[in-house]
Amino acid sequence: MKILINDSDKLTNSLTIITRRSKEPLDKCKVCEAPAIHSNFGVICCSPCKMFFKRNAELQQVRHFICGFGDKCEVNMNNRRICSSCRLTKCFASGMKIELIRGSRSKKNSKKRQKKNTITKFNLPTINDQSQKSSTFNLLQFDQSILTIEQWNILSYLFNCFDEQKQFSLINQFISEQNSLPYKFRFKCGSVRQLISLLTSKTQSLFEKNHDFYSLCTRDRSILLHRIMKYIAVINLSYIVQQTHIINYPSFNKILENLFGKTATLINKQAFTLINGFDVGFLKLALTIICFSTIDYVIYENISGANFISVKRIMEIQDLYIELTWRYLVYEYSEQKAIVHFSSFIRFIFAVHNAIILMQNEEVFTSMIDSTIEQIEKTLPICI
Amino acid sequence: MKILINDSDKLTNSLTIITRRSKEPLDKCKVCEAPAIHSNFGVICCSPCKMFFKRNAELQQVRHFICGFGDKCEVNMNNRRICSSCRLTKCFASGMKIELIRGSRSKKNSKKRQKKNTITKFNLPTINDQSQKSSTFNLLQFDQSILTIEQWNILSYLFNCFDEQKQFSLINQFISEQNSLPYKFRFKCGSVRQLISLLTSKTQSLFEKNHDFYSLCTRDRSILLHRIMKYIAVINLSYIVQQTHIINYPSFNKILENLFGKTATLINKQAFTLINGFDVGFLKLALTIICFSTIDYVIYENISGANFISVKRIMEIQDLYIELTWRYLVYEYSEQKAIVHFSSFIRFIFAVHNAIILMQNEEVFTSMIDSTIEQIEKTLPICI
DNA sequence: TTCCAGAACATGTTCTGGA
DNA sequence: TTCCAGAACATGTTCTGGA
Repeated sequence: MKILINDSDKLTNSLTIITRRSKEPLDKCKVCEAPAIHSNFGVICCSPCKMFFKRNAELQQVRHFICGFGDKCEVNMNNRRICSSCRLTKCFASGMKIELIRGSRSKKNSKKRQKKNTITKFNLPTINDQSQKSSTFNLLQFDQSILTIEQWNILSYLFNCFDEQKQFSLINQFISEQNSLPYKFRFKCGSVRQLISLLTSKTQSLFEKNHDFYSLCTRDRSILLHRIMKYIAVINLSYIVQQTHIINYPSFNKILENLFGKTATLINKQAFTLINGFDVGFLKLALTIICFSTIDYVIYENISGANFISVKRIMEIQDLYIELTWRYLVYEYSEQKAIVHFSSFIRFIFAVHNAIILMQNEEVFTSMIDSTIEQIEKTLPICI
Repeated sequence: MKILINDSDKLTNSLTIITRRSKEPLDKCKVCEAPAIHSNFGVICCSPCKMFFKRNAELQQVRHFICGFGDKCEVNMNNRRICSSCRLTKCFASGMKIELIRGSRSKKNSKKRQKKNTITKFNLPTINDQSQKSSTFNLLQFDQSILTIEQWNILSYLFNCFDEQKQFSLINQFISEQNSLPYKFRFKCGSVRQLISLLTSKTQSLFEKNHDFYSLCTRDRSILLHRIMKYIAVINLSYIVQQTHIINYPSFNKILENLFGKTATLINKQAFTLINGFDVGFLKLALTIICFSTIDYVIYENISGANFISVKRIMEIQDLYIELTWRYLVYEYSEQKAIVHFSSFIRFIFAVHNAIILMQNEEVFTSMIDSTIEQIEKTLPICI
């Protein structure tokens, strides 16, 4: 009887035996990279992903998963359950076929559906345009040491405070409505103005869902709102109209220029080139940082000169968010690139700042800001 | 606006904020050490363990989980779902209370149950006697690099080829039957012999469930069986009678001596002191290695001198198992102790070998071995 | 308001059976 | 015999509501 083995070909032996015995390693799941043996629904994948696809692929139209991280989640064995939206997308992308689900309605209806798709063609270049995407968004890789799990949790929670998807669909809806109108009735000033107000009101969730904002006293919240709402509104609007490409409609762009001033609109456009390559996660963090920013240079100001009751608390929160953002950037882009990006972010804020100075006399702008602030203050519970 | 922070009190800030926000780290689950917030069923534990306990605690009597690894599994966040038996045991051990499950029948029946327990007292010292246990059995810690996950899988699969629990309960059943008889009818030679045959036949699963044994050609399987069955039978029997303490019944011990010879029985007892501190996992591996052992010294042999068709294949399997066992020992006992244990194992085999030489003329022994071999050969499918 | 048992939902694993 | 869709079962997560 042999006692001990150390040479490497013994390992080969054991490996072949393993393979034979339990159909073990063979292949990787095309969705999450877990070990996989079989092909399921047309693609080699693990059985969790198989069942996930089976359970969700057909419901896609009905429950429509939404990604909270900009549709760029990496999907692997450890994080696959965190973002169902990206997981399902990857299932389809890897070639899994809904038709192979037994009793699949898609089998029968696939022809009907094709017809329906050919009708829906009034959309602009979509917001999922691949060329717009930044480098892979690795938010869900918990195994990186730059951020603790708790920090990832906060990040994820902050990302959920801002729902760009909702605004994207508002824009799409607006465009399809406009396209259904006779040509000369499209993109009228009033409807565009209404749309912009609606989009701006959607930034409310940045405050409403943010526990830290919530935790401030009423007075401090009010001062903050009055100082920063214009930044938030401008950045939000610029981001949404550029991501959805609605800005490329000449008539739409012209109305914007009329409403807010030609130069301001241009400056804003240029400002956005500074953070063009950034992902939506970074944008959300930038917005959140600005929510707790105490900048106060602009002349237009309802309660200018008012002092915060607890500026220390605001600074603490701001510090926390800046640290998170910084770590996030380092994590995502390597240290050097992170520095470049962060400084671009600072320059971006100054550029927006300049645009706001130009816009502060436009009634359309100020009244929109004021009404949004009023709305938010009404909604937030009073803090004693 | 501050840009970057590096000093450590900022981290403290963020930590307090985290705590406030999401009730995060606070405590550890007393069962699996995952982060935990609340107390559930009387013990601070995570919600998976809470639900696990809720779902299984009351069913304990009905479905009775069985541990395949000797009831010594460590339970942690990563392995908790592998062994339900040890997980549930740990739930109870950590203090989780079945009475706190709403609508728990145990609440109502707890008095009745206590009564029932006082009646069931005819058993011997139990097989779960703590003093018999070896050091903690860490089989389920996948994070150790000594064994790959594939190797752990094989280990676990090999462990399942031998069911000592079944034999333990056969012994317990036997003892309670004997205890219910009038004193002078207890532990008669015939019934003990029957029991021993039954126990020996239970070793069949070592071959029947082992794919590698299965994979050999019929002739090689037959030669192996004839050579090793006596070793397997003796080791199995010695292990079972000592673990269950039935060997401490003077009348039982005396019958054994009568059946197999006084010296052989004594040698066997002594042999077992060599591997006394070993866990059941090691014993299972030892048995498995012996199944593929080509030792052929004993005179009593039906087909002595026969040659294997593929001795190379047998050696390969043996190598694999020895490597596994070796790694397992290193993993469990540190390298130095592993060496001591492995050499004890070799000495143990030689001691058993000596006992077998003494027993080869005992008709009871040889006929039991022969009939077991015959039984196994009948059951195994023929290989071409 | 906080605690925590449980419901409802989501995900993962193992086994079966038809092609 | 092998492949693989699905059933049945097991486990994990999130939210609700009563004390």
